[in-house]
Amino acid sequence: MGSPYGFELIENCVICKLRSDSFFCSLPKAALEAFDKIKYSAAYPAGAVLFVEGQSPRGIYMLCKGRVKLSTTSAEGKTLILKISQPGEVLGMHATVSGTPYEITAETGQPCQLNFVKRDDFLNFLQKHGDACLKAAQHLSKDCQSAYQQIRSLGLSHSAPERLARLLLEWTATSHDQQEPKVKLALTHEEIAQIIGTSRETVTRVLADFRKRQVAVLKGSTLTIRNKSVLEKLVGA
Amino acid sequence: MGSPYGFELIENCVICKLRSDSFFCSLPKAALEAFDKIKYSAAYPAGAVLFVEGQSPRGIYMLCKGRVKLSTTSAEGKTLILKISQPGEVLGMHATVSGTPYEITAETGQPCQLNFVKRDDFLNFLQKHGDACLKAAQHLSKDCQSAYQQIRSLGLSHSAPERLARLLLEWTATSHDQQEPKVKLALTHEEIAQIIGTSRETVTRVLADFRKRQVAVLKGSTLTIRNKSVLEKLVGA
DNA sequence: CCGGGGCTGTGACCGATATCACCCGCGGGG
DNA sequence: CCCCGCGGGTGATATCGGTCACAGCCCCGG
Repeated sequence: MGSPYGFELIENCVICKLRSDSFFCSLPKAALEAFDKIKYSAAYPAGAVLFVEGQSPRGIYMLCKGRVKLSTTSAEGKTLILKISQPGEVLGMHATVSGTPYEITAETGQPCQLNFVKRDDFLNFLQKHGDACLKAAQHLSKDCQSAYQQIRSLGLSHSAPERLARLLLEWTATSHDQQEPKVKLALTHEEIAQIIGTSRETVTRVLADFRKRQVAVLKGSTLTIRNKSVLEKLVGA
Repeated sequence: MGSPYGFELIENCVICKLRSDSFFCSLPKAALEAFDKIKYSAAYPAGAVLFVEGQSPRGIYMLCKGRVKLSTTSAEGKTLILKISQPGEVLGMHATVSGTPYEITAETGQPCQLNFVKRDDFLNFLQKHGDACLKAAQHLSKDCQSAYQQIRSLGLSHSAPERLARLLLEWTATSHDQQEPKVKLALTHEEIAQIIGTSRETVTRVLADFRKRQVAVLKGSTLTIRNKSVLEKLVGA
């Protein structure tokens, strides 16, 4: 009943103010109520691990509030970040739907509210509610697309500056039309390196180069694009 | 009515002998008959392009017979192969379901039989048949997984030998328990390079090295694994 | 106020691999 | 029959960026 991580836990999806227009939140009333019945709401602190790659799928997590880092790790301990999930997204759906082990690890990057649904309940829910199933398919399609985009970034670009430029453009893609787009992000150089598949030092060096050339500046957690066209030239557009 | 590409075109899914246990083929009778009504069967020669990245989605292609190469190309003309699709798989579903442009290119690698379904018809079909929709979701999950696997391969391995070893093991994963697993594959060194994101020369060199060390031999289109454990050690397992 | 730990910045080094340049062998078409 | 084009094989070279090593910095807690 209290607020353990600095915010109030919202228990009822139907009257939830966090609802985004994405995915299950935008379901018709009947399906939403059915979803509300089978879900467990919970709040997590930053750094909580929701599931680990290799575990057999317990079910899905619907992200209501906060950011969650999705990653995969090699045998030698090297980590690759696949995505930073935003509110409205569903985590662990691939494994849950196909019944194979989670192939990625999900860790909260900040205090989060999540709805958990057990696998059996979720599958039943999808079977009963065709519109929800279609939404699920759409969500999976989106995931595939973002995966394909990352494959392109990793496989088709030769240089680290190119990949970093692509990432910066991706981050600022939504804040268009501004002269100098700014984005807030709370990622260390290390984490950026893990997204574009390079080393921490290289990220530092490339960012220093971007700063020197007045292309982009990352100060604190604020990223400012000074010269978008240079970045676009780097990605080969 | 004839056999333009060396095989007979099969028009009826319900009595089709090619039916695999995967995806739509294994649907209950009602759904299968509905699918049969909305699909168009057609045969294609080798090298036919089904769709190109960037096109808006016309619909899905269900692969009955043959192999199809899925790839994506950078602005500079460099190509990355995402997958070689096998019979039973559905192509272009992400784009069709989510309504966004095809993000990959599909090209037949040999004479193929395919069933095409228009986007609207397909979406209707999914809405009417919940079990088909669930199958679709499962298929999309599989695609995501294979995409994540490729991301791992591209992002988490340092060396080309490691990636090639991973690929060889993947190819021979199904033919287990044999002392010297053999696989038939019709890929040039160039294409292998495009799968693991390296250059043609590197593939040639690494294969030569594998041959010299009696690890794996690629002769003609037959791949033979001589020493699996060395490959496994290379991928860090 | 001080100390320590995590993040950032930077230099030196060197190894894997992209790239270029060339050769060979083979198979199909003129 | 002879070419020509494609796929495969190989050496030389340049370079990107991974790795190691260390220094400065900022923030937080004691």
